[in-house]
Amino acid sequence: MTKDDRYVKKCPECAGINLFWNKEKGEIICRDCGLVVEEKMVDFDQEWREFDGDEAAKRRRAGAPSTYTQYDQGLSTEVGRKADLYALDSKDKNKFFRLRKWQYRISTAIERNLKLALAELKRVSSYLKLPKSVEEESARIYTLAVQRGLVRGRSMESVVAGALYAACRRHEVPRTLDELSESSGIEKKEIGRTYRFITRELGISILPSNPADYIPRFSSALKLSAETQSKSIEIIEHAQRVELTSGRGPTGIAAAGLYVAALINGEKRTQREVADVAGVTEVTIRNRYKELLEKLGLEKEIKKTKKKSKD
DNA sequence: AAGACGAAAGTGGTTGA
DNA sequence: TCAACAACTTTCGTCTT
Repeated sequence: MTKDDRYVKKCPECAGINLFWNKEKGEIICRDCGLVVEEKMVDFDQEWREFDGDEAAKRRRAGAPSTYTQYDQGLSTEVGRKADLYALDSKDKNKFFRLRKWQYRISTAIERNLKLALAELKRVSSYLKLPKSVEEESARIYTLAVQRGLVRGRSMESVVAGALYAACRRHEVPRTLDELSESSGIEKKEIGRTYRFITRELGISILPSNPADYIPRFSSALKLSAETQSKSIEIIEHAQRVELTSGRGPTGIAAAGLYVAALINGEKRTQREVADVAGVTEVTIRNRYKELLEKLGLEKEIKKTKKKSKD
């Protein structure tokens, strides 16, 4: 660690400086690789005060934390235990056994499924280096989906992928369908289908993803400077104001914005390179790029840097 | 020779009758 | 349910650097 590193906070995973402080979740997330750099920034203060033991007992209410990444959320239900049986007559005993059998069948079916699914979810999520908060969220979504019987007729893996995709979008750490497809081994359109299905059925509303959210990741993959990065975000925001973005694929816009910004700052990357990291084709970049030049009048800025580089 | 550009045809998904 | 439609891709030939 050099002397300077102590003062500039960097992501320990990819050494990126693009750290994003999510105040609501009390986390610092690296926007380049998705690593949660710090997640224990919870507010440890109590919101009440206690003056004696009585009040404390009344007001303290926390138990062990419950979590969705454990298949039974750390709490499973069982109908009765052996010891309770002695208190029952034979009629009630039969009833008791029937109930327990059903309880067992229902809960084991769901729990078995959840156990497997959450293992898969963890695998994919760690492969994509997703933050813990996204993993939690997708586990929650998956659990809901199972409880509503939405998994029936669909492969478990595809629902897991769909849940992850939805969670990524909600947390503004978007991954493309391609990336999700690669890490989960599910076809892109299948993921998209289940994603739409479960979000509709569960009534989860998701805003269309913002092109600017992709910039940090793409730009670090292309090793572009911070200035180029912020320039491209500026361009994209401008484009959004002129309604150039609606209906277009967000990755295409992000790619084109980045491409132009790189040109302006004299850090030229080929369309091919940008297209590869963004998962779109050169043609799409060209189309967006053309639109950007026309409507935003960026030609002058590009010419300027061209002249400069000649000198 | 590599990259940028643009035309044309094809694909998968949405929308509206 | 089907056809029209927009966005995006694939492919390929031409122009520019």
